[in-house]
Amino acid sequence: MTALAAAAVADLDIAGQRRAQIVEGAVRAFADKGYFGTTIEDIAGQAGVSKGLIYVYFEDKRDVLFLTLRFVLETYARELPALLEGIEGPLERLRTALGSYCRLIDRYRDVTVLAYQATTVLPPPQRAQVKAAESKVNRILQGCLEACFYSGLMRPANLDFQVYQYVMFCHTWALKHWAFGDHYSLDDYIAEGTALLIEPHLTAEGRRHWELNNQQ
Amino acid sequence: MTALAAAAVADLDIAGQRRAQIVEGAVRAFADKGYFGTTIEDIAGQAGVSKGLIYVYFEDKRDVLFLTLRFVLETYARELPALLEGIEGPLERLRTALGSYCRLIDRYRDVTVLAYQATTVLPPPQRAQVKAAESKVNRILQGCLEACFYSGLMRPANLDFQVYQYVMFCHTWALKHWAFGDHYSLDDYIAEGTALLIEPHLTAEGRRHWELNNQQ
Amino acid sequence: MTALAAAAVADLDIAGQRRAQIVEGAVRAFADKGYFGTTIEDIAGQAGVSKGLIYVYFEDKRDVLFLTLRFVLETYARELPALLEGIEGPLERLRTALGSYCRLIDRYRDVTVLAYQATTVLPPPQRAQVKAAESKVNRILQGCLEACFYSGLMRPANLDFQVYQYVMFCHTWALKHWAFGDHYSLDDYIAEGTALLIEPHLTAEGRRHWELNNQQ
Amino acid sequence: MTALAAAAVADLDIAGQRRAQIVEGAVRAFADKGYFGTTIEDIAGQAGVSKGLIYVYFEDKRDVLFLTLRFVLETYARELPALLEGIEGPLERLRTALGSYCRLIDRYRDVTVLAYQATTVLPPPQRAQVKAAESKVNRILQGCLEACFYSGLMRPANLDFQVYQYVMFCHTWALKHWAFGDHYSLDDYIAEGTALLIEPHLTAEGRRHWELNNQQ
DNA sequence: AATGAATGAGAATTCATTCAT
DNA sequence: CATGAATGAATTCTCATTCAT
Repeated sequence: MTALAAAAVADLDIAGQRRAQIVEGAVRAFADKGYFGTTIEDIAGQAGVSKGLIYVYFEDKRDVLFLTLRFVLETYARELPALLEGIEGPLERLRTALGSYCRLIDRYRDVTVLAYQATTVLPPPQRAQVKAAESKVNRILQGCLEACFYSGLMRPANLDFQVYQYVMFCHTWALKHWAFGDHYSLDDYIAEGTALLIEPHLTAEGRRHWELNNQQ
Repeated sequence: MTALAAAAVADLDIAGQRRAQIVEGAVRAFADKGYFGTTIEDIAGQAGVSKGLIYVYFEDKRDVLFLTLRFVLETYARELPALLEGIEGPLERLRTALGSYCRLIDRYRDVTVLAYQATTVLPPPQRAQVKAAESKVNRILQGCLEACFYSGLMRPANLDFQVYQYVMFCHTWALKHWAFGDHYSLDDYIAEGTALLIEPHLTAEGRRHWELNNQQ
Repeated sequence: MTALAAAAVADLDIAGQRRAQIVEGAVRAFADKGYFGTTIEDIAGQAGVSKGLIYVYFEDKRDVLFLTLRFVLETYARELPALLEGIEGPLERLRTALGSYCRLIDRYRDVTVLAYQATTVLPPPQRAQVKAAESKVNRILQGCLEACFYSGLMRPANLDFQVYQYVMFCHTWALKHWAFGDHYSLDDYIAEGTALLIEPHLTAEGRRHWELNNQQ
Repeated sequence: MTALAAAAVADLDIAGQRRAQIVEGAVRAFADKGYFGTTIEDIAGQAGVSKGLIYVYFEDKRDVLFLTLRFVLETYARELPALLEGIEGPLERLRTALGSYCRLIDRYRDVTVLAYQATTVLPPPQRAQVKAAESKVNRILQGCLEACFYSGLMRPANLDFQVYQYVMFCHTWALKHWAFGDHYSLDDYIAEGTALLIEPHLTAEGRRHWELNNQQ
């Protein structure tokens, strides 16, 4: 590798680091005051950089939003599979997926709400990308559910709809936190959701498996 | 009625009419561009009045938002019971409630999304009122579901959670319209939701009733 | 007098009454919040009439200001001579004039300040009228002082300047009320002013008269 | 001095310079149209900066007023002692103080009027500061007058009142410039004021000193 | 690369004034 | 005469964005 190439890589790295640093600041700032209540200065302050620097690494404020949303959605898409790794059994995978997604959302609760609040300001191509990133996460759950159907552990139903039930259940932890947060812990929330969203759909076979696993 | 009293009533009427007219304009304007993208001038334009008049009938822009949200939530709370009137049988009432709520939301789809986007800008007391108005709607569904539990037609479960499943299912028609709107008609959406959210929870008794009604 | 003429007079009278009523309201409103802080609605409220009526009897807001200032200055110009009536002796007349002017100003303290605050918004011809009205009041004091000079009771000095000393002393009761109001009663203020502004200028003859009068 | 400290000083300097530049613009703008007739844009124009910059260095329009008034009052409080420096003899100091204050006021005639017009819009703490700054100037005159009393050159009288006579005499040059400006030069004004406000209060001793100095 | 001073377009809000009733 | 609903010009203030250093 030539010195120039090394420098280029280093530059990219530095650029990447800076971008990450700013996105982290944006996550905090947006979480605090929402997209419209946050100023570029707020983001700069939270990121520990100057206002001007943001415009070196981002097009404009919407671009910061876009990359913030993408960052969180990519985190979901990256970590959810990681958390499923090594888990065997379709039912066990589905229940883990549901719980893990809730836990991930809890980590970025405010940004998840942000996606509902501010996606509209994104230009169509970027809005499409956010939707695609969200769909990618959904497809992980979809895979788990499909496996349950396929293996005869759950009664087949409209896959899309049921997946969305699961997705919205997880999002609801963020969206309606004011309604649940005070009365239920995250663990309770997940437990109740599991009971409501998975159990009723088990086949006889599925129920046997379920009870076996719950005994452990 | 004295002339004075008549004038007072007329005044109230004019004020009420104007307020309604402006809220209607706001519904259109907010639907178009969201709360933050809408200017007072947009609202005035959509309502067919001047900028200044809005400040005669509303405190400020947030107040317009507040009354717009309240108007829609009150419409839900008023019409949902009306649509349930005369319907007998807990299951039939529950299914009607679910479908009717979806249809109502379809009518004010964008304002329903607005509630998720902009409620944060409301001052706490008004935010509380919006939540209360939303809860009031939820309680209608809750009553229907409770009756199904009580009459032994559905297997009892955590009432709060199951109600929220229903509520979020209806809201999802607005929130994720981009994902469903193209592939499903509203009727399909409701039918699929009914199949997914009610049927799996029926008792044997409930299933009999269900099939009887579906044959009609 | 024909019926028509009677009606015209009555009209004028009604008009005059209305104008007076509104000016009274304006005095209160301006005193409360100053010219720029007062809205036409405030004036209407204080006067107990509708906003629209003000524009029947006045050109615009500045015109209300103009007539308010003129009203107060005319009150001064009318009442000061009345209060001097029957008072004999140049010194006694001068001291009475000084004290009475202070008392009059105390009655319309805030409007007196208003003259200093807002005269600038008047169009030149009306500003000139206000100045003229003020000068008319000053000339009353001037006459008293001149008589003291002429009769040899006070040592002659620059008449204009000394009159302005007297005028400003009276105005200062309004302008610097925050500095004096708490420490001196109006009576004290007048007594101290008399001691400072008249006594040192007395001739030997004047002093004799002064002491005679003070003994009474 | 470290580079950082140097930068900090430079920053302060730039900020200080800008603030001064804007206050200078405000002095001109307010002098032209008064506080209420002046828009932020006017001030920006007079200062040669953009509208937005004013809000970087000042809270709001009232804050510009406050700092403008404070600037002028501080100028008075700074320059008046400087002009008295080296002047010996209580009487000579008093007469110099009176004349110098008039001359200073002449320099900022319109801002002096501004203080009478617009102080009311300041929030109480800032209004108090303006009063305090004014009192500080008054105390300089007070010291001079007190020395004259103490040294037996002037007949003692109510100190507060006599000081206020002097202060108001100086302010009157600004407040009633329409009445004096055309007929008297500033020098005449001062000379007449001296004759009226100091001479009559001299003791025999004082009069001897006075004549000695006037012969020079 | 990084800063932060400077800009100015844009928005909310106020209120004098008009005018139909 | 009297009202008060309606208007819109004018103003303050914010903040995304630029750019010289």
